Amino acid sequence: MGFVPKNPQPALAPVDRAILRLLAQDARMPNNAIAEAVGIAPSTCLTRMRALREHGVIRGFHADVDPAALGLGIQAMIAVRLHAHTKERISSFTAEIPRLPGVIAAYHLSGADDYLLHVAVPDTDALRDFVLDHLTAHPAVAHTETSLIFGHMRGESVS
Amino acid sequence: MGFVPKNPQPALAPVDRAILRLLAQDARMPNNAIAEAVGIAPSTCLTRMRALREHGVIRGFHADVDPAALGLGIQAMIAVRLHAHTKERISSFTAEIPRLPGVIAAYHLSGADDYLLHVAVPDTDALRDFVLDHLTAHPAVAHTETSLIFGHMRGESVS
DNA sequence: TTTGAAACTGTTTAGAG
DNA sequence: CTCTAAACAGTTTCAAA
Repeated sequence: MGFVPKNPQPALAPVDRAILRLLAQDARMPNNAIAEAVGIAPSTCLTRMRALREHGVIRGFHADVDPAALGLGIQAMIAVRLHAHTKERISSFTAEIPRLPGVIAAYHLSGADDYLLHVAVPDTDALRDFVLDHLTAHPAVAHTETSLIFGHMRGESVS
Repeated sequence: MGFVPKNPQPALAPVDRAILRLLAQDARMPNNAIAEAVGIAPSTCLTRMRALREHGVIRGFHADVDPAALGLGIQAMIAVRLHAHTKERISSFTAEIPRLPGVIAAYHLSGADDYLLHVAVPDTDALRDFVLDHLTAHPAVAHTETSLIFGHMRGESVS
């Protein structure tokens, strides 16, 4: 086994990994607190954090807002299958996805389904309207399958 | 239509929605900058932010770290089907999920598949090992189906 | 609930090793 | 690449409205 080569990374210093772990846990942790926790000076910590941002290791800092508090009490995963792939149609579809109202994330997948859409909507009526108006009606879409999300949990490792 | 009632929320002030929108975009935005942007005093902004946290509207602040930079170059969605539901077995499975190495998120779904696991691993060998060691080997698991993630995009609306 | 003002804490730059 | 130290900026408390 092992047909695909390993993926060695340009090497990330242990200090940087520690900084990332802390920021992934609490993105509003003050720079000097991070510095103290990882054992470097605040100015050094700032330099490293900036480098991590500039090199794309840190993509951004986001508040995790409960969709239900915004009136979006229903979440769903929608598997989307596209018609035999015309690149233009597909790219028009993919370009529209992140702008659709209620889309939390979209995943481009291998396998039978082409896309997986994570959406949050106010109620089941809105879910039906979302699928009918934005997916079924789209010329690139061949088939969709919607599953309600009963609950979800963040992993303790990455992201 | 409309068999399921709408989901009216306890009402969230427009100021709070504005604060949430800014923090979802940039969780490290300074309190006084948020205050100015939404047109309130920094002290008021602080009070409201604290209330949003305490009421669970804001669940946390997280850095979005590129898994590839951590040597996790492969991401996948794994659909998991469990055996006819013994509550104890299921809860033992769900309790273990977030602790599994490489799990970014887990979704409990309606429909044919019970769970959807979003994972990040170093290579395809690690993916195979993850499925074999943690899923196939588990007594509660009846079936799994793995799809590679070619790419993903965050929505512009919530979360 | 809101605020301004003061006290406090954290950030950032500059310069040297 | 790291640090100390100083200047600067942001956070937080508090008393008043």
